[in-house]
Amino acid sequence: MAGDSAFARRVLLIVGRIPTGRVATYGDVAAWAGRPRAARAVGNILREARVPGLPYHRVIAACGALGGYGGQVPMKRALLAAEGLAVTARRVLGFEAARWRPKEAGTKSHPKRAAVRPTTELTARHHRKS
DNA sequence: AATCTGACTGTTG
DNA sequence: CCAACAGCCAGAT
Repeated sequence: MAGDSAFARRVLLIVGRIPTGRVATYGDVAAWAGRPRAARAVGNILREARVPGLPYHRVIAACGALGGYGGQVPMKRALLAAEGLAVTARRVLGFEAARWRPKEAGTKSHPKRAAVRPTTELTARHHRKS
């Protein structure tokens, strides 16, 4: 299963470091894990991963698109909105401002937060079987 | 070792 | 903005 390779472990480690209210794209995670073009592989790893507590919902697709969430995208959207992010049906608005970079984790960079207002208060309470 | 799959992405139309 | 395509990658068969 996924999660055994060094790459997969690095991916999960990085995901776990994404702060609340911040997001990262699959491509970002792939790059930080050492494989800039492995965004797709990252998606596969997150889908297979079964680590309680890991903020998988903070990993979105490029351009702020929501990406997937094991068939439970509505929940992913709700979780992000709950963290103060403005989210539409398919994307995170102003995600660039909420985009997290590991560089600021090592340094004491400014704690800037998303310059967006959580005007959305979707209802998102359904699901689907997997 | 070969082939298929998909929580991706950038380019085209 | 959306759909179709074509690269790209690690995992599973």
